[in-house]
Amino acid sequence: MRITLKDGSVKEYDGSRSIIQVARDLSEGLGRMACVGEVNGETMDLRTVLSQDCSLNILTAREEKGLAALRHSASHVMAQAVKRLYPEAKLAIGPSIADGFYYDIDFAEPIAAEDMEKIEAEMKKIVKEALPIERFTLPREEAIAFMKEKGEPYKVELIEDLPMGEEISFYRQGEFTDLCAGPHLMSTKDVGKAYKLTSIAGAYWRGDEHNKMLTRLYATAFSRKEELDAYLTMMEEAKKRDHRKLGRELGLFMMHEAGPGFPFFLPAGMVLKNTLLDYWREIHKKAGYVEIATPVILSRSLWETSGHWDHYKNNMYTTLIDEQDYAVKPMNCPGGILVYASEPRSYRDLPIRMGELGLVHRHEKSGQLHGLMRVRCFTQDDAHIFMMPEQIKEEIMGVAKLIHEVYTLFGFQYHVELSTRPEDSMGSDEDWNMATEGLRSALDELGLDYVVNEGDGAFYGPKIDFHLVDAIGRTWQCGTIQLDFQLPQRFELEYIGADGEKHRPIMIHRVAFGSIERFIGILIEHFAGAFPTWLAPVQVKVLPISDKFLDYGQKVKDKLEEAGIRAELDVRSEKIGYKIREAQMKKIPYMLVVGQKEEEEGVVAVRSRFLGDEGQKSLEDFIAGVKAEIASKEIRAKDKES
RNA sequence: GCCGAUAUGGCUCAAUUGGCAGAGCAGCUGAUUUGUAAUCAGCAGGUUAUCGGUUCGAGUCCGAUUAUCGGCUCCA
Repeated sequence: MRITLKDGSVKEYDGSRSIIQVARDLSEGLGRMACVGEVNGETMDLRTVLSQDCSLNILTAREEKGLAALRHSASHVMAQAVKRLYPEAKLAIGPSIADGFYYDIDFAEPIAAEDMEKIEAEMKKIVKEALPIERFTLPREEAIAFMKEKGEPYKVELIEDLPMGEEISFYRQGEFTDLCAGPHLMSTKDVGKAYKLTSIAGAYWRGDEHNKMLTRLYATAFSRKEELDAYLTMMEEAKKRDHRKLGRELGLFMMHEAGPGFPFFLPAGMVLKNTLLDYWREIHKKAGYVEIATPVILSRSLWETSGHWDHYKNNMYTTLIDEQDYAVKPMNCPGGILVYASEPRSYRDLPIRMGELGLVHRHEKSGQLHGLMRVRCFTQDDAHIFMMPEQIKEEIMGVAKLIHEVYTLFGFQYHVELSTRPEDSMGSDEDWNMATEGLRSALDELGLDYVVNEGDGAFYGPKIDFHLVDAIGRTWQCGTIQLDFQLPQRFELEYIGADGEKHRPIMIHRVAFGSIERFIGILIEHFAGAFPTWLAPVQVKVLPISDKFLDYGQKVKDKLEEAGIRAELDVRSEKIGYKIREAQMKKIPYMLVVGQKEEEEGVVAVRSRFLGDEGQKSLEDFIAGVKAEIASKEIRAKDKES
């Protein structure tokens, strides 16, 4: 599809991108769903626009700033409404965010969903009152006194943390005044009507779990009602591709109260998982990896050596057997290290790239479980690379390339973060600098964009994280590359150098998928369950018109299976429309309708899930086409669903 | 773990103020033999998440527990 933007530029999209991906791409940096289209002067939601290939009204940078101001002002209006309804409520912070805005408030009594309507109604009044929004400043001490008098302890704390010597700015609208850097609209009237409270949540004051939990009111606002409606529609659509819903509908996985956080893979999900693992093995073999498997349960002394017993025990499943403590592994590294250390290593052997599809268990706190995205037991597509210092950069680049290759194959967009030395860390400055520079220069050389998280690395080394996006815009860390000096030391790993002396290797921990479970979750949402043919649990479904053609259907199915294609035969005495409907809902890539005509001519009538009836083909041609599609891992999907 | 909400058949949802637990889809049986997104009829399916309390009587009210959902914190 072609999309003409407001500034005259044109963007082209092929059918492999879902509407949500297109929306995200178009509105990059603007707030995720901030685009709305126009058709013949009428504003329409993005879905309609894209189906008609017409022009899109994308926010310009200036409008984007305006949108932030609008939302920020809307957040003040919301706070004002709250103070009118609940005078004893204490205000914390209320910024604008990508999708709208929120305000953190310390309510005396918990508030419920019904209260949201009351607050919205009060906001409506405030907008109608058309209160002018005025900025003024106060010297620091006066500002603190002002907020103390108003009984706003959180605001006082905020002001106390502002840099010394600066005038503190406030914004006033009617009886309401808030500490704020601005900018804002001119009047509460300008907030308009296109806002909505979306949810109530809890949030720690200053994001610190030791602090009090406040109530966070989430809301969103747009300059036009159509944009708000488009956004709300988009969110509704996105929920339909929730991997938990699709996982059940497509028979991929299930959860059970008997094992909270421990996913059960169902037959179809297992086919998907195994196909991914086959692919993983193929590319890793090509990239010079060997594969190992290490035990799931190992003794306490090992975990003491690795440091996990001291630092990670709260998340580990432990058990006492024959008066000996054991732990179920939360990470694969100690196992991999034991393999490295099991024989003398020479510099000629390095780098050793040792892969392991390791099943790890971590006791995550109950509140953080989330479908397949956050579980207590998952398979890491782990690998540990043991190498010499001078090999760091090249190895990092190799891993980053591999991860890029994987994500690109699936059509994912991702972002990269580089995390540097935290305050509480081990090792010399020299090691840290070398490692961090190794990571940085590898990223630079590959031309990957990344953000730097100062001080966010692991205590044993800096790391690169790769983040993927789910259906409603949440991002999940998947791939990581972590440098580690710590474990080689703790385990006294060594290799014999060219000089005949013992040296200590450096180690990389890395995952590409991250966790297979999380990756599958992302994959389900990305394709809305309509997987590319190479991944689809059932690739072809044979649908006989009636029982009379079961024999021919069986022959067709046998031929497909002989060719290595995953095929099923629908043997029920149902009408063809019914069989098609069910195959469509299972999002099976190809349906082969076979009846009298097909049997007589020895052909098949091909129907694809996105394009519908594609007419008759000889079975040989069809098989050749599907085999080629599978081999190329092509994303043929015309994603009509989303 | 924290804040808030939710929990009725496999799934989606009903059940006035506390008064006989119901429907559609899926499943099973039978009939139908069908040409590109739902053929008809019948049958079966429930200790209303669990435990306790209030009441003549609880799906409904109260308490605890468990799980789930939206966030926060943490993380692959």
